[in-house]
Amino acid sequence: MRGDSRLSRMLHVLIHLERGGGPMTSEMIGRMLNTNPVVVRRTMAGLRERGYVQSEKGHGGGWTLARPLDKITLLDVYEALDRPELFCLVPSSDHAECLVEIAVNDALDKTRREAEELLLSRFATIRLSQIADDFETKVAALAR
Amino acid sequence: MRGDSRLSRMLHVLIHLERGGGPMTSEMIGRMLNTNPVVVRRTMAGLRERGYVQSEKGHGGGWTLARPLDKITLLDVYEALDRPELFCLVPSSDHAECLVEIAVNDALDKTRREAEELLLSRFATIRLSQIADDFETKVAALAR
DNA sequence: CGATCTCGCAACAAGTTTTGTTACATGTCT
DNA sequence: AGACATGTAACAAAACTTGTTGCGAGATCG
Repeated sequence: MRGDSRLSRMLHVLIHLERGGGPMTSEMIGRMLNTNPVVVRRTMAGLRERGYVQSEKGHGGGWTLARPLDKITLLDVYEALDRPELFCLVPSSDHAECLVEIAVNDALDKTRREAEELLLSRFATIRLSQIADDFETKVAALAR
Repeated sequence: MRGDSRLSRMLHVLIHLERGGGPMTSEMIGRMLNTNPVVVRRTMAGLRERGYVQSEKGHGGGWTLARPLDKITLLDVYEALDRPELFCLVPSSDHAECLVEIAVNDALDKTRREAEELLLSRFATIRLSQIADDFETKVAALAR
């Protein structure tokens, strides 16, 4: 499996949490994501620590939203996952003292930082409620 | 080893090729990159196919630039490496039929495409000769 | 012409990272 | 008490990239 789909998966879960009637157990979520409950708990731990979801033990327990989707941005979720790497292309560090290598990495880093700034600033403006609304629109279009 | 440093490494090599007097063997390049000759040949094969470098066998053989650095852009090298993945964050495909998942992936894809366009358009404007010039500037600064 | 050098390529080994799994402890509800 | 459900640590498995070995072919030198 190449690439990190945790961000996408967590958004998926959060929107389902809002729509579903009650708490979802890790096992239900695991089935939804084609994975297993422990992986779900592991991944969602960061969201719990930051107060976006909460988890309850025992009968009727499971995961619930701890704040409405319009109070959570894509950036929030990204950070709750501990800011995973955005880019696959990384600088080489074969001969850190080589000035050619330094010049190359400076050039690459400059464009990387630009792209990172663009991505994160976009993330900050996107609320999960907007994505949920997009979903509603799709459903309405299908119903017609 | 996480991440792909081939782009950085190939830029490094190309600039050294221009500066070095004659051809560089895969073994010399391998020592420079802290890797071995086969990996060098494997990685540089794409550059040869596109005519940015050429390789000669036998005594005095090795790799040489096939065109000047101001005729090669960062995008050219990126494409010669078969356009490796730029982003680590990928869409999930757990339940391709789930409209929530589709809405999530659409949202992520939109920002991803923006960032990709930014990166590749920057790549297209950066000539390797510019990076080599940056290097010269660094050297001059040190010499003072 | 033979020796040496060098690349080309395929097949395999090793290493790394992520994900999946098992096991057990803790807390909660009926 | 018993059934649920999460929390966490330790371990196993899978996937992917890089590294390595081996052999073949072409080029140069003496």
